[in-house]
Amino acid sequence: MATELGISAATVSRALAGNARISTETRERVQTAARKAAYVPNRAARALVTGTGFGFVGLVMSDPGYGREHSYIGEFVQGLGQEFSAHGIDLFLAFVPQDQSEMQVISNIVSSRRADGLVLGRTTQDDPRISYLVEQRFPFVAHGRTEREAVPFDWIDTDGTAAFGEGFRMLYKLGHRRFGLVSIEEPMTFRQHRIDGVRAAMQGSDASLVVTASPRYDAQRRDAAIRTMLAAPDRPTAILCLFDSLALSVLDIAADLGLSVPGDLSVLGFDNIAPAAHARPALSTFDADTMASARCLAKMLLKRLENPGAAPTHRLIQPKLVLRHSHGPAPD
Amino acid sequence: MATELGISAATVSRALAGNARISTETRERVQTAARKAAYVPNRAARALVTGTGFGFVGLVMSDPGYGREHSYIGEFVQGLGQEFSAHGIDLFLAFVPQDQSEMQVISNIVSSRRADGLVLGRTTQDDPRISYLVEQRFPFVAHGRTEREAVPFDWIDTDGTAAFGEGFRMLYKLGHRRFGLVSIEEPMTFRQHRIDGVRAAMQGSDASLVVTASPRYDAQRRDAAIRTMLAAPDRPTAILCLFDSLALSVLDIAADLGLSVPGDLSVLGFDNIAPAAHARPALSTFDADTMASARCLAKMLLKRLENPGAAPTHRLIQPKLVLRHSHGPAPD
DNA sequence: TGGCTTTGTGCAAACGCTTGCGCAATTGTA
DNA sequence: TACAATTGCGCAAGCGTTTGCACAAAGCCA
Repeated sequence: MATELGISAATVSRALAGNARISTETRERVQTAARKAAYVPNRAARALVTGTGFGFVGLVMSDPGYGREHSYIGEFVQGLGQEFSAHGIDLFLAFVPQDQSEMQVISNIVSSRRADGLVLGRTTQDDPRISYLVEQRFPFVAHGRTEREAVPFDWIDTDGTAAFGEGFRMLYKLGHRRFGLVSIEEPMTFRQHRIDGVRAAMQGSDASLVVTASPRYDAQRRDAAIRTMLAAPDRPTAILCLFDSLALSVLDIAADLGLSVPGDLSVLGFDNIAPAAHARPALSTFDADTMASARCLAKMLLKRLENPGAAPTHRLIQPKLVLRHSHGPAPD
Repeated sequence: MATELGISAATVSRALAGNARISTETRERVQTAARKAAYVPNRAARALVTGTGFGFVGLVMSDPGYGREHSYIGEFVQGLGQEFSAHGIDLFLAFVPQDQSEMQVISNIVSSRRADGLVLGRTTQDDPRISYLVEQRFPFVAHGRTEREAVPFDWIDTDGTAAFGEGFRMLYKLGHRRFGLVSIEEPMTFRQHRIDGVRAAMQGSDASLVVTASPRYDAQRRDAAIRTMLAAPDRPTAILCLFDSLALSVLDIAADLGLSVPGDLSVLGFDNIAPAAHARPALSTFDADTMASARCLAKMLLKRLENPGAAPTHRLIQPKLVLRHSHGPAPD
């Protein structure tokens, strides 16, 4: 500590904090001294006395499929990290070990005060994490809503309802009438929104819809479900997929079955992950600009940390349809 | 704190630490009390007195291309995170802002003692980060070697030399004689190793090699360079790419030029990123099991933290060739 | 039984900051 | 000029641990 330029530690602290009664002369003296001594205040000491954290926020990573397929997480993390690091905050990844529940991990973080705030990945319906964190008055933001919860919190979400409605209408205009929807079993909020989008859009039309769902990370059951759908005699001519990795499987299985895409089958994904552009045919999908969402989410949390009492804010992102080559007019 | 069961804080501390002279009776009393009070020691206080960090290790993320294309980073992070979190350590991502150098970020971390240790991504030749950290006696491990450095440190690397030698020989056996190598301009150690692998393998053979390089994240110049290579009259019939994203570009450009892969052109990548499997033709490439490497790297750092004085350890991973459909016999 | 070692526990200092309070110097007001 | 208000700074307490040291109790050996 730079007490050794004739002034007390208290003054140094205040000069660097910048909010207290300090003569401008002293302040500048301290600041230049600190700069050239490369002085970095000890976070432990600061945290101890203020009762705050160390300048870390956590991203809870319970997603076992984080690895290969889900490159969207990469962008998400990058967006968050860039924004936080610009504000002197570090982002840490709170992985959930197999032998622990996500709630255990979260409550451990809360009670150890390891993090100043938390970012929650995709929400589920009736998400217990949210009620817990609200109750604990712990600062957090979530990627995804939960209408069921009465409690208010900060979130950002992509408008899957609008997107899937738009996707349906586009395909309908192309002449498609038999639709398929490849979904998952888990009660994620985004699943419901996206399905709702399709159902709402097909309201009153002469289109039919068959939905298939499998556990989120069970590739085998997923492929079996898709295969069943594509092998049926009255198979759909247009398939909407909850997200891109499902769509890529559809593409693979269609090729395997000798179905031409987009000749026999139109396929639409969601997320615009990296492989989507390189698939053959290149996948038509929705891009929600994950990185921008992440940055926005980070800003929200930053604001929340500054002002814990403020009213929660929300934001709904409109994904953009990126037209590639996996869709076309209905056959016949 | 559970001082309120009649004993001193010192005793509680020792009972939980488990290494000191404590009667088994007291120890158990403390432990059960701590467990049911969900007591978590204050990390700030502990860090302050012990002079250690808060139980965080940092992964320095300077890679601007972290996002979409480089899904290998996702696996890397996941591997590290799983291993660390099993040991009560959290992984944080130290992003390097545009207006700062990686060295600034690292030295800031070191002096603020924000991290207990550091993981360095792909190394360059004469990597200044390494000499700095060694000099500071700061615990770290690196993904990649640097032969130039005399100083010893813990690293793990993939044997690109062996892999590219193997790749060359396989293609040579398939009749290819005119080879291309798509490289980058940056002096990463892995670049040199991989190029060396090809050169060593073609030693004394009748094969020719043309190398092209472009800045790592400049898609435009990369594509131009590849296009030039493929449009040349005596273009190569077999192309080795330093990593998969380059190979995917080659595939795209070949298609654009009307070259059939693998009919006219064989293409080999490296990394086995997600899009590789979904490309058409599916990309033949090398898989180095990034996640396993990451876990191993995490274990190394954990050991280093336990025993800072131990002799450094290394490990060289042999990548496995995954044969898909982007390679075949030479044309003619 | 007396001294010596071992064992279990508490006391208190220290870690490096932040912050309430008090005091001196300065400035403002009548 | 006298007194109040304001400004700038230091003093010291305290944040929740860890750990060296002291000390009492218990165990050991002769």
